[in-house]
Amino acid sequence: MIRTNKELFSYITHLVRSGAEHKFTEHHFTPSQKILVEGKKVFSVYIMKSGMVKCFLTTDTGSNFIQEFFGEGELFGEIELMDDCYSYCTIEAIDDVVVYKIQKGDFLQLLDEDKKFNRLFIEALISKLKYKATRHSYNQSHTIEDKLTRLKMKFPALEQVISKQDIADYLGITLRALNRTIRSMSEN
Amino acid sequence: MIRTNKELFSYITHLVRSGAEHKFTEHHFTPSQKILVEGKKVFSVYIMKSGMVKCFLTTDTGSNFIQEFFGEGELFGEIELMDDCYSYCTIEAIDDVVVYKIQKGDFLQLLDEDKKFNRLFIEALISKLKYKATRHSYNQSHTIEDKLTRLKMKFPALEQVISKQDIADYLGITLRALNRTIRSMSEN
DNA sequence: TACCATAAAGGACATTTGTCCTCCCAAAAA
DNA sequence: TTTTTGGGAGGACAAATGTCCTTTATGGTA
Repeated sequence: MIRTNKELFSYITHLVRSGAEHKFTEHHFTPSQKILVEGKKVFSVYIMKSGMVKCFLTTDTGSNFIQEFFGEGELFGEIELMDDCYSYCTIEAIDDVVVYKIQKGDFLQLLDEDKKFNRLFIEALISKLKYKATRHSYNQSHTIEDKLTRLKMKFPALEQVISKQDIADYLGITLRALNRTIRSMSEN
Repeated sequence: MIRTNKELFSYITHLVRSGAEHKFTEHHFTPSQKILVEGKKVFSVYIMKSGMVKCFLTTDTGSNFIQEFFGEGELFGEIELMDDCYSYCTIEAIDDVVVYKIQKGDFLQLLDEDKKFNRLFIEALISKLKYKATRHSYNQSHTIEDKLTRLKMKFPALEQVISKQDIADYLGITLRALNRTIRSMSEN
């Protein structure tokens, strides 16, 4: 559930360290600070250096739906790269977060000039696509109990790190339903 | 709900017609024929020339979940391009279908050598990502009635073209629930 | 013709999930 | 100290959805 991208992370780190690439700037955020806000203009692409953020979007019914949690190496702002430049989601720091930031123009140039970077970017997109596809189908064909069990397997420290409300928002259910399920699971 | 990609379609058509590009071959399929099968090896990328296919995956609970319907210019097989080469979904023709097919190796080469193609491909991926993100969040925060209304707005001929079972599989609900909702909507 | 799939439709009932409201507790603020 | 705030937990009821089963119609086929 916490998405990372080691290969991209190594390559960006390499680019930054080699000094050949001054286009990346580093930025720090503290818990619950917003890095991108739904509906606001986006002019850059971001890559996670450290920490964890949640990527969510507020639906017209007022509830939040968490798309993904991002960790080391994961990138965001890329969807807003091509067409309009309004963010379709909000990115909020969960703990202390450091990100690399690169202007859209520079990003596109890098994409054109650096074949390896281009390939890594495409792989990142494909990885996200695959993840989203399986997640959506799993979510809509399994019970809350199944989803919770799966989540705990993939990420045992779940409840220590992420609030109950966030877990519920990630699973697309209400907090009440989450509590009910946790209780009934512990009774067996 | 029926995904297309005009820009990619024009460009592929252009590549094929110009004769410079012989890597694309054309293939025909009839209704309910399978073009890709979940779990089987995939060695090519496909681009829709005409007709409509459904892209679905069978969950471990036995139900089908329809990811998307593809029309003109949409591509598939790209997720299997990078990592393993086992198809994670099944692609099945709904009506008469014609696709362009290109070997993985040729596709990757084209991606490297043709900047315009590269950019169109990236845009196609981003467009799919955006679509999946909003669809999933919408699906999990709205009633069946809302989802149906939205679907009919986007695609009025819905029920004439796609079977009830497919519509239900697309919405991630049972056929019974779909019928119930249709009836209750027509009563008002 | 008779038979057999398959899609569509819906009744009856069980289960799941959401809504609304209350309570508890601990940490921070007044 | 008292008050406020936010996370956690759960009772009671309503609404949404799934499960199971039956019926009807239709097109293909033995």
